[in-house]
Amino acid sequence: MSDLSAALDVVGARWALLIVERLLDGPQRYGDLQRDLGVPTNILATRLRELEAAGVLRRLPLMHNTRAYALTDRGLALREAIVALARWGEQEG
Amino acid sequence: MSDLSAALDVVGARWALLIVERLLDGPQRYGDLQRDLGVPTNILATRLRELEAAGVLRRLPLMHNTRAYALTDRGLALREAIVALARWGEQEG
DNA sequence: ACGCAGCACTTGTTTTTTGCAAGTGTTCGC
DNA sequence: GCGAACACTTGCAAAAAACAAGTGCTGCGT
Repeated sequence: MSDLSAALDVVGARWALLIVERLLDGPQRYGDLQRDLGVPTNILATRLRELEAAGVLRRLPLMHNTRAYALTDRGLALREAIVALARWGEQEG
Repeated sequence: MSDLSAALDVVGARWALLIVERLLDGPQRYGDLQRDLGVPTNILATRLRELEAAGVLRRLPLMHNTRAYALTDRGLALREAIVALARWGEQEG
């Protein structure tokens, strides 16, 4: 299995990179991600679980029953790949 | 819709980036892609059609009933993003 | 102290995508 | 003119994603 397919096994699922991109701006709460991205709530819950298990992000307990999702170092390391893809997408095709 | 999601609309489907990565080494025939990547043949046919429609690659007629798939300039421009993702995947998680 | 609103999800159900297996048409070398 | 290779297509099952509705907390206002 190539390095690329190893990466795609972690962040290749639908919405995964968009979630990580959103977290590059700093920790976000569940409801913020949901509203900003328009991702279905069950998919969001699944992705956050997978990305946490993969060590890309972690839950931060906030006050009372709220928490935030923040990128780990491994998650932050995706910045270059995300920027490169976004720049590619920005060129009209 | 963000630049990133525009990019993912084109190359976010399963196998798409792996196909493009393989073509970064030069034009390849259908059967080569199939054998090298292990991608199901109907998915390969679908992706090649989509990527051609998106201007990422083009069909080159070869001799008799064979043809090759080659990246366009737009397809080649994905190299940086693919390299960045592959480097990320290569770091152990 | 009771109802209501917000947060972070879960639980069905339907639709879409993917994967597997087998088959089709064309061309070429023998 | 026959078998094999190439480039696909077709039909069907399994998996993933999307849609809709509901659940369990907490905290605030009255």
